[in-house]
Amino acid sequence: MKYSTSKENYVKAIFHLQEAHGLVTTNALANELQTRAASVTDMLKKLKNQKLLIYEKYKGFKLNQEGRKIALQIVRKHRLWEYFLVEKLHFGWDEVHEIAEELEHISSVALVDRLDEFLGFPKSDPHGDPIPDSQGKLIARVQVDLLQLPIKKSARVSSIGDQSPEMLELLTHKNIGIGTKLEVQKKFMFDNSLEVKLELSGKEMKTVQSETDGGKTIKKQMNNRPLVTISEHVAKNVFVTYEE
Amino acid sequence: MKYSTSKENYVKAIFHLQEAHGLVTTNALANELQTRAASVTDMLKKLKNQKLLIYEKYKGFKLNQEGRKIALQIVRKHRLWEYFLVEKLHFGWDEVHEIAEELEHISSVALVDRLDEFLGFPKSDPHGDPIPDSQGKLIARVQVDLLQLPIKKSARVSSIGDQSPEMLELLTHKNIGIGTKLEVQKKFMFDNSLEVKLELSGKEMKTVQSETDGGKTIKKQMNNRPLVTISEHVAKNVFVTYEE
DNA sequence: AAATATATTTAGATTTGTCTAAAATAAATT
DNA sequence: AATTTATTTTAGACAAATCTAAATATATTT
Repeated sequence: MKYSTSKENYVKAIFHLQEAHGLVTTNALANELQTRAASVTDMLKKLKNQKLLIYEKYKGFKLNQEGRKIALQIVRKHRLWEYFLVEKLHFGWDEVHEIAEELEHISSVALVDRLDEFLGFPKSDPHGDPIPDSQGKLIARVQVDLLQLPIKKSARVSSIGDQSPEMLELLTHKNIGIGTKLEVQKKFMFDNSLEVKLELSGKEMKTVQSETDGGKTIKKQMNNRPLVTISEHVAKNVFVTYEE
Repeated sequence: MKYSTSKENYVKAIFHLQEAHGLVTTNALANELQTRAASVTDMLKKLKNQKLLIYEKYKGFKLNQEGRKIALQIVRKHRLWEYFLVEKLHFGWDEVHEIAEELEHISSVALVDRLDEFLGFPKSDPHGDPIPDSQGKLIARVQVDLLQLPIKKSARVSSIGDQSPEMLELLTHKNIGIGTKLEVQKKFMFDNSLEVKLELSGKEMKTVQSETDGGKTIKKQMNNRPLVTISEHVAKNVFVTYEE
């Protein structure tokens, strides 16, 4: 079955909200999709009729098996296209979200599978989020945010919570990306800010950020201090994995 | 300005018809888009209001400068994506049209330009049709169809008129593709059929065709006779270029 | 030139997705 | 428990793109 772009966006948004909070509410979804609660209710009825949703009036809702399957296919497409944009077309990780929001609605299944193969079956997208396989299976990793990482424990950045361009620009400036190895040196109790030591590889030292600004491409040299300060707000949105 | 997918499809279809026949008629466009004449009239009014169209009731219509510019951008995207699908994802030339029909509506200008660069600024798509550059400039080549090609004159296939999967399957089977060198050996006056000698390169001899059939990929070995018979109908749709 | 046939446009309806304003329900507070 | 506040749903409207059926304009024939 084929679904409209709008329906796909609803399904995907419900998926992300239910992964984070279980049952989803009308207002939460309206906020996520930047639309009105009444519009959400309208669409919920359609999704329920199409048997993608478990929904009882006033009681919240979530995707059923079929809805989840569709959501995972959209997520798969979104993340594969992001990977393509960064790895093949050399966009910055803070530039790809909007474009992938369009590309994720291209319907051809053969296209997605060939793209996956062309890219070498990547396991995660440029923000570290796992890419579901062609069966919709998603490998979730154990990860904690920087506030919970024990002091002086070496860890590797695995994904980013808030992926707004502003957040990604900050991280890029401080030379933090997916795969960056780091250690928390000190926690300041006053404001929960952290002092973090980065173990920069040669490649990262040379990295520059590209930005398109009205058609022109601008290259910015990044900061490369090995010791950086991270606010509580940022730390909550940087997830890492570490041994044992 | 941004236009709906539907409007873009109208603009593109008008463009192709006016390139072939000058002024476009309501019925011709309805037929091209597989829709009703009344729907076409409705949309023509909108396109006229948006100043993309020269249109007077009952008198036919065509794109103005602005409309042509938009059409050329869509054509550019369509053909670049087709090139990507064939050259990078290894689809067959008869499998890419429908997918490109979706991809051509992705809006990001930066994406198209980077894709163009990634592909090495190709001049023509897998069917030999020229790809407009980022300014919308289109290089038209002098070409004739096989019926008009003088006998025993060596020529090279440059593009295909009717690009239906059926036509492309026939050509693939007979081992004719873009760039194939050939010579008409004999014309039969009775039915205007042609006997054509192919000069197959090593690469073409080995070529196999891939097809996706319910997810599985099937490889077919092609015919490789150096002498093939071509009907008038096919000959009218195979265009070639030749020296002097 | 009148009659007939074809092409095009208009009028009015339908579907999808959205909205505002009002009503209904649930949750929180006194 | 009653009242207030917040959330959710309904009712009714609107824009975009399409359709059918009827009306109008143009083209073709006799």
